[in-house]
Amino acid sequence: MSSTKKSQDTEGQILVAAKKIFQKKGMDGARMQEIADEAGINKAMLHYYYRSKQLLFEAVFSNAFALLAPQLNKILNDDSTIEEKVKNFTHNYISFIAKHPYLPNFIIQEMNRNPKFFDKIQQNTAFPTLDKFNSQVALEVEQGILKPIDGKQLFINIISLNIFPFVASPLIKGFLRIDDKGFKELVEERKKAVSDFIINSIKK
Amino acid sequence: MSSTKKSQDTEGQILVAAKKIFQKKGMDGARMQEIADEAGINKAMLHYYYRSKQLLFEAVFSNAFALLAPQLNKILNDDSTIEEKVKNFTHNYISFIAKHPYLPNFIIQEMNRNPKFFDKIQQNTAFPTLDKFNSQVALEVEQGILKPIDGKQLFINIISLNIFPFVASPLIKGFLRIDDKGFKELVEERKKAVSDFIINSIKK
DNA sequence: ACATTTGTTAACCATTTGGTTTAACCTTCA
DNA sequence: TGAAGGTTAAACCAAATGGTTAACAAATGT
Repeated sequence: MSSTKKSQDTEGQILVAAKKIFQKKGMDGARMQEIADEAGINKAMLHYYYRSKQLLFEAVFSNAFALLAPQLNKILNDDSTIEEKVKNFTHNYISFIAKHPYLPNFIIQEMNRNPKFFDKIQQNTAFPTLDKFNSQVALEVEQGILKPIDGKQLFINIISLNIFPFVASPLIKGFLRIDDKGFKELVEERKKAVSDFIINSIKK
Repeated sequence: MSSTKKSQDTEGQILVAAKKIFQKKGMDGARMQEIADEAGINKAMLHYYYRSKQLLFEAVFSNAFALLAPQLNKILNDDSTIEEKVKNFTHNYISFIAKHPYLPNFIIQEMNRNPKFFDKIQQNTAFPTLDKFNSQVALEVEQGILKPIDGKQLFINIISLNIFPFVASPLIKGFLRIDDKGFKELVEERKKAVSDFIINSIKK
């Protein structure tokens, strides 16, 4: 009963294994054999299901990106106020990434390696835009709720403050001379610290 | 007259070429042959002067890191006020990186790939600490110059806001739908925007 | 029961890659 | 001038790597 079709299992196992290896080592650093070992199957299976390293990688990447996109959509396109958005996004995003620590670095690393591939993603995926967020910021500034600030810059600030510490975690651990446990605590504190920091800066 | 010893030239050319290739493609993506071609010399020369890919890479990495360290030292250890530090660092750092766009991503990428190697750097290099910055923040908070904030978190915020946009430039170009020129302008605006954003948040 | 498709493996292959060797080529200086 | 030692290139090598093949096993449909 527990076994669905064998094929389904294998294909899924490959994707899980590939995700793990690609996210840890990147496209160039990953080895097909290592992915096969991780999945506990023969290397030929990788090609049977995904044809090439490139296609397997793209499956993993799209998958990862699809996980991230909704998080961003929320801050860009839901109907709460900017202040609420900042609070929610900061809290949710940090919780989310704590569960997927390799994700941001993976996305950024591979995006830098091959910007053209990213262009492809951008067209295929329903890619979030800044339009609504921008006009919302402009409106709240006009209404005197926020101090004058450009929506684009605010958006960049928000994602910078939230994402960068994860991307640069080894650097931060180095500077602050903390270990994994200390880093976890730091990140936990940041859920409030980042939110306060941003609100302090923009709220009139 | 213009020619110093041939050897000096070659060794230097190799380092310049290796810097370019490694920073663009990372350790795993870079090929020794490609570096040799870039330097316009025979591949055997790379090994003659640097013995192995790993050692050549380490030379490039240390070199890059040594470029970045003084920038950070300034904000951590000079004698200006926090407000001045924020303003200066933001302005200087953005100008600096505009000239070395691959640098932050290179450092972060390779640091994630091999944290142990980073530990080595941390011991060899005179590695900046946060101690002075921390107590300075605490003092200015106590004096009522700054709103209450933790020095560590403030430090992370400052570097996040300054560095992240460069690390994630393809992502940002994607979201904002801008090209290289637009990105340059955006970064130019950020020299003031980031500084204002931080000061707004922490100044009482 | 049998044929056909689908899934899986071990062995194999061509190419790439980091690294080595060998021999030639300068430069220096006695 | 010619021996010595540093410098350079061409050819070479072994290992690793992405990908293929051919044969076999397991389902699946008739």
